[in-house]
Amino acid sequence: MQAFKLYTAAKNLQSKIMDITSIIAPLNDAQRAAVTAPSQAMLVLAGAGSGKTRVLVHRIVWQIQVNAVSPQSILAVTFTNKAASEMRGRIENLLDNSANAMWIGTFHGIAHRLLRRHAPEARLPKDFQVLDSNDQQRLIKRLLADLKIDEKELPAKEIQWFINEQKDAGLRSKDLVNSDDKNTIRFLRIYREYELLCDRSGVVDFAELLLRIYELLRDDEHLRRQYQQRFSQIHVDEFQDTNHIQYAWLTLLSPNRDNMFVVGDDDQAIYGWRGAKIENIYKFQSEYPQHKIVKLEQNYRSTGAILNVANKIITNNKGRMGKSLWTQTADGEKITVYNAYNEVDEAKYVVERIHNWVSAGNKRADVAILYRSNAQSRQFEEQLMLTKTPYRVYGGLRFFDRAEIKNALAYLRLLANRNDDASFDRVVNTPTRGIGLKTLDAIRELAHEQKISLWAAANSLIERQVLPNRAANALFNFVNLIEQLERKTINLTLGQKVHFTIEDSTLMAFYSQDKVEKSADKVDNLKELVNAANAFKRDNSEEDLSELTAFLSHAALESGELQADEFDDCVQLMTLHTAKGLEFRLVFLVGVEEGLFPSQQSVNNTGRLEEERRLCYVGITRAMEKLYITHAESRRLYGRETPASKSRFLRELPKEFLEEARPKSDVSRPITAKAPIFTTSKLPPEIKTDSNYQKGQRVHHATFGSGTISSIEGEGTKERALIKFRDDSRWLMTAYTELTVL
DNA sequence: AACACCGCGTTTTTT
DNA sequence: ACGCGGTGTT
Repeated sequence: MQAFKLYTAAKNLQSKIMDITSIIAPLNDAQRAAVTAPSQAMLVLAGAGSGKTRVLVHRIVWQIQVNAVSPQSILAVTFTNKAASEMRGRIENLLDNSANAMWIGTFHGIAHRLLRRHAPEARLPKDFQVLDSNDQQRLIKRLLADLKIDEKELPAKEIQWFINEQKDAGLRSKDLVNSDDKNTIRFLRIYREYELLCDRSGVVDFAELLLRIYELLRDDEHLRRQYQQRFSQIHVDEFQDTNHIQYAWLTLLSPNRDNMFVVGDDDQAIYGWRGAKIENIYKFQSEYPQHKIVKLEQNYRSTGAILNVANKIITNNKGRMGKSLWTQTADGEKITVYNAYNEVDEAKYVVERIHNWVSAGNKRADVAILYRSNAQSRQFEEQLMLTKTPYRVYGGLRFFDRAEIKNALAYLRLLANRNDDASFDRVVNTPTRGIGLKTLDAIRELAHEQKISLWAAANSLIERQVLPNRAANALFNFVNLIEQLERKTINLTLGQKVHFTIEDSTLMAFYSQDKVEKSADKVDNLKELVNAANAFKRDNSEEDLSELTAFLSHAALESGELQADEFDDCVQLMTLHTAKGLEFRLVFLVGVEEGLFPSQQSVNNTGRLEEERRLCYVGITRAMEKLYITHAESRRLYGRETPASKSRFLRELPKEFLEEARPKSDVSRPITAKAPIFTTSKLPPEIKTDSNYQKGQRVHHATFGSGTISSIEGEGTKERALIKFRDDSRWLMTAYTELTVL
């Protein structure tokens, strides 16, 4: 026995040595310093492409294999489910073992898990449900109607924003002092009513998950101690994106402040507008005096040219923590800047480059078109469609956000919890079953008066027989439908439950009676929901939950996970925000114009402008091999042709790494009001056979003012001139531009 | 209950 | 331009 023990110990030791090599060998000096640092307050400033996730993953494995930290003691928090599952996958890979025992998840996911475990202590019903922001808004709308508040005066959106902002700051309605301002008083009243309504319905919104768990840990010393002891190593990804309440609950979990390993990049903080506090990085340093900082500055992603340009632009921001990326890679190709006539020309140019790229044997999936706002995708989609190029636009409606899916889920939620007013409201008359506004008003009135749920109010109205016959029947049918459904499916599997729900609710029949083409998709989506339910497995941590409750929480918290087509070879179209964390060999940064990027709303505010600049930095650093930046002279915006000028960000880039794209010889004619319409002749008449302009001439333009022609090319309708105006040089089509020779 | 019309706003997004 | 939500019509 003794010998056996010794043998295994030796074997463990040997494998440990091998593991250590595999943990630290692939790291550079800075990364290794971070990974092997003793347990303490650690701040890793990780530049774009510097191996941030790698450091987190290796750090966790290091703690387990070298410092014998129990996997149960590991907490790792991210912002997206995608980041969490990637981290888990990579840890499992390196460990060659399951990481199930570790708590790796999003802030919301982990808060949710804790609340499930301690629902009674948090004064929540065991089967509480999670409201997504859509549900939240509907609930607020209903509340406003109940309170007889005109939505035109106080839009639900504003209320929602206010409530979430308070919760993110850790404030309950009772913590807010009543002010004299009439509007503030109203906001507070609605906030209070909203809290009551949520409690009564047994639902929590996203912000509530965080606030609730924060309060629980703050007020329950026993629980706090328990989790402080349990999570001996706390890891945080994208620390620059944490908000007040997230920081606060991290602090509760790490009282001695010697076990927090946070990774972030102040230069990539682009979510200030939704409450992220970049200051948390500074706060961390002042509140954790013993902290250690490691900067990861070697970039493994981009060429020298791309990195130089990125470094340069970000130096225009003040108050940075200071980081400068470098690479061993050669400079590579210069950044190509294309000055398009308009958004159509811009799209054509980009799609042409993509075709060249694909013709050279490269993959479409390695190409990304990045823009500031979603509306810009259209032109590119049109050109891609025209040339039959497969593409994928990110950021559309997600599976669990679709109306037909939300309807089905609302039925399921009502099955799980009759007090869920938001769900009752959603499906009581969907599909229509003759329950009209009058009946609904009566239900709401009674519910509001007696402070009971809509479900209870509906039943009360039926019992007391105060409704007109037709309405009473319709309402009874609905109530009966839910009760029957529950009885019928109580012992069936989750998949069968979902199946019978969409059948018996007549949702399936409703979408099947195909009136519009789109309803075929909806039928498919409903079927897909049954599939998803069949495939669904509870986490180990959710074993004492009903499968249905677990499934519904999953739908609210991980609504984006069900996305197909990931494996097709498609050009990727997305906003700059969506692109954060991703990389592509070939990147087109498009629409780089004043008013678009930076956006108009940001130009008068230094803080916002700097956030836009960080966004630009994020965009540039997505590119591995080659970056194109495009901007247009004129762009159709809100249905209006608007002149545009190149973005200040473009001017901030170092010229030595830029090259102007050669203008195309066969220029696309901009469609302007000035363009003559030919009805009789098929051939467009030559407007000018000989050029009216020449180099060096002074000309005047109505919008751009006076300038000098610095070059001319093309003939007739295709002639264009490069004119140097006061602020800017731009190519103009002489045939379609009103120019006065001075 | 289904459809037409009008007025309005219009960056970014995850959970 | 375009889509959404609210209002009015059939």
